[in-house]
Amino acid sequence: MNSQEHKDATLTLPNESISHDDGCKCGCASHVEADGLLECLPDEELLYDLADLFKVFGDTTRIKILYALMGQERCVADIAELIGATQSAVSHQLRTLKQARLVKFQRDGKNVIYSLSDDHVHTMLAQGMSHICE
Amino acid sequence: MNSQEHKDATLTLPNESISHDDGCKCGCASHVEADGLLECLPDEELLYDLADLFKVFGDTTRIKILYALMGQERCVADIAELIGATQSAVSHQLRTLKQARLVKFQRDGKNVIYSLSDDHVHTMLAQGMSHICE
DNA sequence: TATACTTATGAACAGATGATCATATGTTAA
DNA sequence: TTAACATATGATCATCTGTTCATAAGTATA
Repeated sequence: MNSQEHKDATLTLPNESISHDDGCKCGCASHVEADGLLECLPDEELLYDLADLFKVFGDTTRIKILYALMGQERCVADIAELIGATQSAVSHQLRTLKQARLVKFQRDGKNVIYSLSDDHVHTMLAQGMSHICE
Repeated sequence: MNSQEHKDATLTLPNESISHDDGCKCGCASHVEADGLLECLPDEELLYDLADLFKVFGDTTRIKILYALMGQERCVADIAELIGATQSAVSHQLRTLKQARLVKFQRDGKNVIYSLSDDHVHTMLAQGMSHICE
């Protein structure tokens, strides 16, 4: 999930790697418009951030936590019991979810109460579900 | 991404692991409604499928491929050149995208032309972007 | 058929990931 | 302050993932 390393990525930017003015190796018809769309590709860093966001959703434990928090804020121990995971595992994953700004939290005495940070979570999960179930 | 192993997962179902009729260890107020929401949690296998779908979006190479195919079908070589990846890497990732039913393809002579399979891709990526950019 | 070209695939390897265990940090009450 | 409880975190480890390299498979043309 190393979002921090984005700037260190050595991946070549599409913009820099393309130079087929002298004719593309590929004979397919779509080639001609390549340069046109090229302008529309989001830049490298944004794509990394996007991938990182999806990575966060790409784990069952985290998905379960998000579902557990739908319409209901909960403390760590409750989440753990509800989804059948250890307190440690849940805490580790909550950290990831926090960093992705998908959950927020507030202290309540000894407990820390987590909740979904906004409606994006609902929408994202729903969109994913609809793809699976179609 | 081993979608195939879903059935082998040894994770306990939430339904089986919860049994706090005798009082929850946690003192937080949210606990009381736990059993209520429990009924609403999608079942284990569906959650695995959902996580797997998001995993597919959780890689920069695959995201780039999807963007490259937006509004424009392309052959493998073109995609590779456009996003600055090797033919092999692209082909491997296209396989993953195919399995997730995010892209479709058709042969055109020596070439294989790939395109997005439906509008879910647009919507998912847009939703992700909007979370990042908010 | 032989050759060139495009794509797909298997093996191997390095790096990333998630769970666990032990323990630290933070909070409340005695 | 001490004890008990709730959560966070660091280290370790097994597993998963994505790329690369070599090469197979499929297609068109000479």
